[in-house]
Amino acid sequence: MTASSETPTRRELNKAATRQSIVLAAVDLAGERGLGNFTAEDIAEAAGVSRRTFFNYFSSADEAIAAPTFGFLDAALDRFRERPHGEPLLESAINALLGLADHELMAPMAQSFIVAHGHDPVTRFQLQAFDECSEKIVTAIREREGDSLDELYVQALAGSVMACGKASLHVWFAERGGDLSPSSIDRLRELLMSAIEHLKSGFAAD
Amino acid sequence: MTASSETPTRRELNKAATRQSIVLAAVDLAGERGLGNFTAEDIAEAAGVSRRTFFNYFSSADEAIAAPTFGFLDAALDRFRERPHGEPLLESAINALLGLADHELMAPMAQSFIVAHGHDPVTRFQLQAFDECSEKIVTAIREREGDSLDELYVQALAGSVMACGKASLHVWFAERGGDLSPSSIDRLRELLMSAIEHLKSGFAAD
DNA sequence: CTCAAGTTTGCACCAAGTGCAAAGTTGCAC
DNA sequence: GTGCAACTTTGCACTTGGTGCAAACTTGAG
Repeated sequence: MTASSETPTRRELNKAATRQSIVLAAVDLAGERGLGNFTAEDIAEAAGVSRRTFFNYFSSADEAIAAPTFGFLDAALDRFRERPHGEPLLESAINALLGLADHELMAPMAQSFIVAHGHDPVTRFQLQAFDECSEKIVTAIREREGDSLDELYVQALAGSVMACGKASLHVWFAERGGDLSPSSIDRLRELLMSAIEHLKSGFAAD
Repeated sequence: MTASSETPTRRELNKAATRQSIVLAAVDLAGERGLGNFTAEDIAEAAGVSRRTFFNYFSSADEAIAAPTFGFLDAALDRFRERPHGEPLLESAINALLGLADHELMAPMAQSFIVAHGHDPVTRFQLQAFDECSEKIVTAIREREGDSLDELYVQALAGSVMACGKASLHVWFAERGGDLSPSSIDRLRELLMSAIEHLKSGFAAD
C-alpha cells in the first residue's frame, strides 16, 4: 500500500528531500557560475549525492534547472481542478492563474526563469512544462465537462490560455525582471487578467 | 558580397545540400530503426559526411530530426509576412495557415512529426520551433502595425494563434495519422479555420 | 594562377548518460 | 526487537555526445 498524499512514508520524504536538494544545488550553481559552466557531477557534489544518484532523478542538468517550472505548472493545474464545476471555463482559468500569482509559489520558478533566460536547452524543458500542463488541462476539462465538447475546441482553448499565461509572464519579466515584491506581483495579476480579457474578446482590435 | 536569395553561390548550394542530406538521413533512420536506436555517427555515415561535420550542422540527432518543423514554421512566417498590411491580424493568420496546408510543404514536417511522436527530446525541439515562430510573429506584427499595439496584446495574440495551429495539427494527426491525401489536407484546413473561429469568438461556449 | 576566406575532416579529450551488481535503508510481519 | 522483502544509493565500466584544434581541401575574386 502506498500512501503518498495521506501519510508520506519515510521513503517518500527522503526522496522528496533529495530531489529538492538537487534542484536547489542546480539552480544555485547556475546563478553563481552561469549556465553551462558546471557539470552534472558538480551539482551532485553540491547536493551531497553521487553522480549516479543525480542521474536517477534527472536525465540532465538542464532538466534539474527547469524543474521548478514543472512544479509551478503542476500547482496551476491543481488550482484549476479545484474551481467549481459550474463556473465558465475561462473564469476558472483566470481564477486559477490569479491564485498562482503568489510569492511562495512563484519564487523558485522565477529564479529558474531568470537563470535560464536565453539558454535554449533549459528553455526547451520549460516549454515542455507548459505543453504538458496544457495537455493536463485538456484532461481536466474533459473530466469536468464530459465528452460533450469538441476535441479541437478543448485543445485550442487550453493552448490559448497557456499562451496567455506565458505572454503575461514574459511581459512581466521584461518589465520587472522577476521582482517578487507585492506591488510587482499585483502587476502580474493585472497582466494575467488583461491577457485573458483579450482572449475572451477574441482579440478585438486593441 | 553575399548574395543569398538572389544568386545562391556554390558554397551556399553545397551547404544546403549537405544539410538536406543529413536531415533526410536522420528522419529515415528514425523511421527504420526507431528513435534512439542509432547514433549521430550512423546519421553522418548515412548522409555521407563525417561525424564532425554532422555536429557542425546540428548539435544533436534530435535537433536534426526536428529540423523539418523549423522549416515548416519558417514558411508559415513568410506567408504571414506576405499578407496585405491592411488586413485584420486574425484574417492574415488564417490565410497564412491555409496557404500552409499544402502537400509539398507539409510532407517533411509530417514525417518528422510521426517519427517523433511520444519522444520527449525531439518534441522539445519542436516546441522550441513553435515558440520561436511565435516570437517572430510578434516582430512581424510590430513591423506591420508599428508600436501602437500593447506588448501583452501582441504576445498573447501570437501565442494563441500558434496554439490554435498546434491544436489543429494535433487533432488532425490523431484523426488521420499524417495522411497527406487531398481530402485529408482539406480536413486540416477545416480544422485550422475552425480553431481560429473559436479564437475569434473568444471561445464562447461551444 | 594565386591567395584569402570558408568548409570538411581526423584526432584528442572530457562530460553525458546508462546497465549492472554490491551495499545500504526502510517497511512490514511475526 | 528480528528477519526478510522491497526499495534506494553508490561505484564501476563502458558507449556516445559534443567541442577545440589544426591540417587538408574547396570556392570566390582579382
